[in-house]
Amino acid sequence: MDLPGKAIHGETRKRLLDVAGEVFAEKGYDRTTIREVCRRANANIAAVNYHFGDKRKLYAAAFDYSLTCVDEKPTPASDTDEPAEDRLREFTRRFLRRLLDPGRPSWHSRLLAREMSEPTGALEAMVRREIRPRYEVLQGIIRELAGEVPPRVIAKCAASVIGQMMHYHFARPVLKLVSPVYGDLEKHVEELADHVTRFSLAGILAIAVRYRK
Amino acid sequence: MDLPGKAIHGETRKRLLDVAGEVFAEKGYDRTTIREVCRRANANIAAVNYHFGDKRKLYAAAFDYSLTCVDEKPTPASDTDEPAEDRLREFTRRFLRRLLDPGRPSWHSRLLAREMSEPTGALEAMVRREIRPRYEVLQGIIRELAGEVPPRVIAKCAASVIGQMMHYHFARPVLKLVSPVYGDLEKHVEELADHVTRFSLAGILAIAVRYRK
DNA sequence: GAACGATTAAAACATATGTTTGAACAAAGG
DNA sequence: CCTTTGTTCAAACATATGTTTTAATCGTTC
Repeated sequence: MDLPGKAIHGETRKRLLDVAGEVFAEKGYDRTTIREVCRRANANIAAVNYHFGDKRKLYAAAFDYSLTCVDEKPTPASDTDEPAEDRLREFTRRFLRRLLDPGRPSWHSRLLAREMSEPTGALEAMVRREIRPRYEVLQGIIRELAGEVPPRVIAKCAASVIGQMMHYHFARPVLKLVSPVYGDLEKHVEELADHVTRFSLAGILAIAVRYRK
Repeated sequence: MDLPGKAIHGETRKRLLDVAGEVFAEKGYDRTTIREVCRRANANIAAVNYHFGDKRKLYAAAFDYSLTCVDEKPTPASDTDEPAEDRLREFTRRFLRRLLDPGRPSWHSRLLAREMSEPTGALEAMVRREIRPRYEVLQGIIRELAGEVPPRVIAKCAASVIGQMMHYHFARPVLKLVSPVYGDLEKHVEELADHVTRFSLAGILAIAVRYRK
């Protein structure tokens, strides 16, 4: 059933997975119709129910699939050899690249971002497998920069770093309307990463001195 | 039907507006059903079409209504008497209060935030009437703090400030899962505002020195 | 209190969409 | 060739939901 001799007849299941992630990321769970997914995957409407059971299970599968797709080089930012500042820069660079770069496996992050604002239930698994690990890395970097401060303070700094970057994703349509300066974010990932890094570095240090002395 | 004696003749329109904004903010445009709005407003299903035409016009009306509801004391933060630092603190405090405080007129900000991630078309008017004005105020503050730097730099700093705060709204469910530290955000608005202010202040100054010298 | 316009109510209508069905079809093995 | 098993397809089904319709109701005016 699940592991048959082979996908004998066709590769419909895989095509569905690929397309589904893309569409779900683009339009959100509710606005995505099975019919559109199937059309874009050259599959029959019944294919979803045959291969996955129902729409929600398709979403779950696409989400899970998107998790396995990420080539997680274990985040070189965890090489504790380099100075924390460089690791922070590397962290933001990777984060923004994943978030803003268009193209194929990109819907993984967009799916993730969407789940944040409109949780469908896949959230918990996602937090466990995706978010918390990165969060730990970031916290490590911040802790090294800030020194001995309460965990709550570390957490707020982490939120400040992530928040700056997520904003470019969530508020993209607004940013474009509010000022022409924000056009073509994709082309300035490096510049944005640099800004976020410098901004945050100073922020973290400023917060730290309040709690250390 | 539900509340017989009450339901004064002619108040339905207002009740619909009140409830609609709340529900739209809570569930988003798609997930909101006319039937639920009407039920919660003690109105008949046909009331929406009678008073507003259709669902989209109801949304537009609720949105517009939410804009007029805001008691816009013209943001004391624009009293250019006070030092920029205090005005930044006042700005973030107000912003976060509006964003996180529960209770009635709060759905105004949540509606706004939702329109950011799932634009329905009301976005343009919103940007013009709501976002850009605040954005100008913030930019003024930042410009005063940073001195003579390119507009693009000001814009990125503004995005950093807003992003930090919006994050607490968008990622609330995730933050709760990722660390217990983030429970009960509503109760710590002042603390968060203080954090964002200090963090941003340092960030802005750090960015500024790169471009001034 | 009768008449009239504005409002509300209950039911019907139309459509979109997730889901199911049963037949057709392809590949593999006997 | 026939059967079996997994897959695809077109059509039907069920339900949710936005919209419309038609009659009843309320408030006002004469």
